[in-house]
Amino acid sequence: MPDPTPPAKSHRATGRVTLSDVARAAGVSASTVSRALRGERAVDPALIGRVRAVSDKLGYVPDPAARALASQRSDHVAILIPLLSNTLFVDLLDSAQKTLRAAGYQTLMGVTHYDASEEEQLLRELLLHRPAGLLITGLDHNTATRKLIGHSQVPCVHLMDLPASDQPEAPYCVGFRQTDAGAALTRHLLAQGRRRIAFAAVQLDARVMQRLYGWRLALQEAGLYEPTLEWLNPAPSSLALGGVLFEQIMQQRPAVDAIFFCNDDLAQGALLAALRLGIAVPSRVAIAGFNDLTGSDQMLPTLTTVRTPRAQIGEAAARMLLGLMRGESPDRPQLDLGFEIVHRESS
Amino acid sequence: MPDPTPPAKSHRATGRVTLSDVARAAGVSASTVSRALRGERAVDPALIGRVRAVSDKLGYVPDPAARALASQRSDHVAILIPLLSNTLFVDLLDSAQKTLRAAGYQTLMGVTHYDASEEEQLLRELLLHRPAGLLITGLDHNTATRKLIGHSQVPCVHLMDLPASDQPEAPYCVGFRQTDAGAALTRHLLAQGRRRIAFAAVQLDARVMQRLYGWRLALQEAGLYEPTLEWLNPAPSSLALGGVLFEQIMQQRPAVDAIFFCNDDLAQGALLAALRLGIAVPSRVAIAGFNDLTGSDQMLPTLTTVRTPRAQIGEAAARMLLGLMRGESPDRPQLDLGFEIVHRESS
DNA sequence: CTGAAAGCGCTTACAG
DNA sequence: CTGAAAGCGCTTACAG
Repeated sequence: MPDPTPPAKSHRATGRVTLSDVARAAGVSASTVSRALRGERAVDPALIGRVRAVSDKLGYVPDPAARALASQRSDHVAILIPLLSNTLFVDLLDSAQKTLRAAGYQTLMGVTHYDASEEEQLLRELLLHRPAGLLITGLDHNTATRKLIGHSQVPCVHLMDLPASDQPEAPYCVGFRQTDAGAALTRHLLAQGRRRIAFAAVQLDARVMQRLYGWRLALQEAGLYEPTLEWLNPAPSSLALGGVLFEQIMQQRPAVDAIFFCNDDLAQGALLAALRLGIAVPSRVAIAGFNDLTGSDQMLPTLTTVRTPRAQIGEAAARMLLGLMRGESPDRPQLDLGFEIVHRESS
Repeated sequence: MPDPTPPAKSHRATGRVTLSDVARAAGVSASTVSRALRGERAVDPALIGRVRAVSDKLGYVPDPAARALASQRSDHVAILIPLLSNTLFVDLLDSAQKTLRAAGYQTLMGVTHYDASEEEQLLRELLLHRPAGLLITGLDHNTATRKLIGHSQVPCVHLMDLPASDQPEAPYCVGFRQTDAGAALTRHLLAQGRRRIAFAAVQLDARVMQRLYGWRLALQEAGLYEPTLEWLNPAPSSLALGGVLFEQIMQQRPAVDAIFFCNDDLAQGALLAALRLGIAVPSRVAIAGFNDLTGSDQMLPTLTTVRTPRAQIGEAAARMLLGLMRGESPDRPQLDLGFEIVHRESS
């Protein structure tokens, strides 16, 4: 009995067009197709044209899992943010994700809830996928997290914050100086003639605390610093909490003539509470926020705040990461995108 | 010359603890470890205990890429939402993502920008990763998208919407009846004595249009339907646009005694515009929104709206999907999570 | 510049 | 219930 001819199958059992299919059709080896398609130099330009044409005709698309397994590197980029309920971070996610996708990367998102150990656990899980790169919010991480990042060898860019200028071996980051922004807004209020400026901080994460330091700095410069004007509350930020804090402050410190809220949602809540209570803003008390979130320009009165370039930060960080993943080193490892005081009716 | 003994390496070159490491240490085959760890039945209970212990001791974690390549199925779940700038969808994403992660799945997010062909393209890209499951917003997709979903064989649950009850072969979905919700809110306004109720619609996606139909239905029932009370605008939803629409409506149709905005952000903007213009709400005109977004309970006056169970939808859809991925079929393939009229001061 | 071969770390029929 | 072997679809030294 003659050997039965094995059935000629052009594709594998999965029905997928594979690298070998392209190689066969183009009359070259799989290795060459692999190199040609990835634009590796040291491939005959003529060949790379032919291979690409055949690949397109067959509708070949590389299998991400196979590529990841073989190269020990996936087409995922992991991004860690504290919360999804603060539009600030959603903006960051949105712009970073858009930039990364355009470059062919998939975004793997992790939400840390401002919890250092949850961040660590999340990072461990994400690192299992051997991401090609990592985007992480802030510079304040626990030791284990920092070690994980270091040992992983995965390129990493930090978002939103910049290290103190005297720090050696600073990590890659894109952001702005939170302390400076806090001080600048406080100076703006001083320039408007305010003298008893309260600071209302919630959540109390690292960046909020830096804004607080900025506020202290500016008031100390002016000889107007007073510790009892600090209102610290670890609860998460919200409009409702802003209203509550506003009422507390006005009741307990009636001499206050301005309040700097660490985030716009608090300030918006305060503005609404002021309307409800019939407290005139800014004549009786000025109100200012931070981040220039949606709606701040619609409030009554419109809200003075600090515009932070979060969409630009997300995009610039993604670009820096893309460069690092290509093995390039960025012109500026710490990229300062600045901020802008937005003077509106509430101050 | 004797054969040189090959260097005994306990781990592979990648430094990773692999399945074979566990197999060797446990004195069983790799296949058995694979089966034991995945809780496949038909494994000696004694063995599975031993294997699990060894695996834990070595700190073994399966490589997702290898698993995906071998099994043709990854531990990714893809989720497609229209926008990240509407907190509605962020809530959906947040709750779904949380539920999926707890079950060991990574979320791959895609943003379609309400664009059918962008949705299609995104789905194509995501499907390359052979996701274990798919979550997609709405029931309105183009033919190519529907085919992609069908051919992919990937379990899929639709979010937010439910099919018309008479539809055969309905897809899996978790949501509520948008039309009913639109009608219910309109009836609420009628019950408050309103007679000339305008409907302000923006974005004009499928779900907004259904709310519009609900509004029409309720007004037709009451014999009060009038086409000129429909305000349709394809622009994206925002507070600012809500203010603009409010002003337009009040100017051009001063007899209107209530406005139903298709989303809360519009209604919030209208409320702020009313304050600015000195138009009394609700005495002069009632205002209502949809979704009960952040801040609606803080406005002045507080906003009447429809509370939609988006966090529950995200979680329930993720749970249904998890079941489908296990091969189970859900009790209810179409899960109606309802809605709730929230009567506040603005009506 | 190109190819043959090994290998990435799993899963899964196929036997037993 | 368990194991040996093939295979998933790529990449990457290693030769030439």
